[in-house]
Amino acid sequence: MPEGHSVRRLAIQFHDVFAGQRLAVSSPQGRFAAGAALLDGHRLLSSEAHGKQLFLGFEGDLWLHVHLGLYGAWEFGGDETFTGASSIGAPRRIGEREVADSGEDVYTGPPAPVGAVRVRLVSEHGWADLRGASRCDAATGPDVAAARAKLGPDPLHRGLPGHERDGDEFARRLRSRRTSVGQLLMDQGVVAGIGNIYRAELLFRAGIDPARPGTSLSADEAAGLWADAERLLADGVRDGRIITTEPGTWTGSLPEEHEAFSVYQHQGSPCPRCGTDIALRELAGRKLYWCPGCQH
DNA sequence: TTTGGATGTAAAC
DNA sequence: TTTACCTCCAAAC
Repeated sequence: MPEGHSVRRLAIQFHDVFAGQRLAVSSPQGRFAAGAALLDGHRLLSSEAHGKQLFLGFEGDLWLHVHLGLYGAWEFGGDETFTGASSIGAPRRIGEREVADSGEDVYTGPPAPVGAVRVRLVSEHGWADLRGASRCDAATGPDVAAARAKLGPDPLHRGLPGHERDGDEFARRLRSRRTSVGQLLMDQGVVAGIGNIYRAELLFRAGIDPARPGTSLSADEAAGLWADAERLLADGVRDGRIITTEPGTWTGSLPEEHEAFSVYQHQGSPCPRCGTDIALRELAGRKLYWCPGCQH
């Protein structure tokens, strides 16, 4: 379930709590035993997110490549040094739904593994457990480069050196295909990091019908989608959740689940812009939400 | 207590 | 286009 914003938060978290440290790497569940043995005892040097893929770089050009899939999640714990190092609020779990760290216990080392822990990373001050990932591989530098070459530009790379033309590249990939724009926004080779929620909300905000072929989009429409994706995903990194509605439309200081979106899971409710009932249909095996009244 | 669906993707038909 | 992956949780029995 995590879209690009969650994976970016994970990359930040790994950098904050583990960068530069030697890690014990194990696979309590056993399914990653061989890969864990390759990485065990190496120092973590880098932590990168590209779309929904997480790449943890260890000494010796060794990498841990993780994709959370639908329900994967990382859980973290440690002493005050560890939780205090986190710049994103010391979350206990980052994945399908974030859980805050209660932080009430005195740290006495990593707990006995509970459930199917695919990977456990342990430093002097804390630990991280991975469960339910759809991908978890030990990789070399060339493996990582090959995986990243399959991905389109990531709206969260805004402002990084070498990414000045990412918006143009997105527009080129989007506008060159006759596939529907609803499908293209979910294609990680067109744009990396967008999932079902951002897809629905971006097209609604742009007033674009998801059924339109990519080739029918104007340069301005493509540029607008890219700029809005940059903004919405950056907001998601900051907030730790996807929110695409405005503060004035919420009942409280933070939106309830249903208040955070305009169309996602709003089927049958009136469109906030034109009053037409929000529609729902399946597209390529995923649920597509849109307003037939004002998305053209 | 069981079922089904989920912010995802690849492989099999 | 459908199935499998393999986890959590809410809704239905």
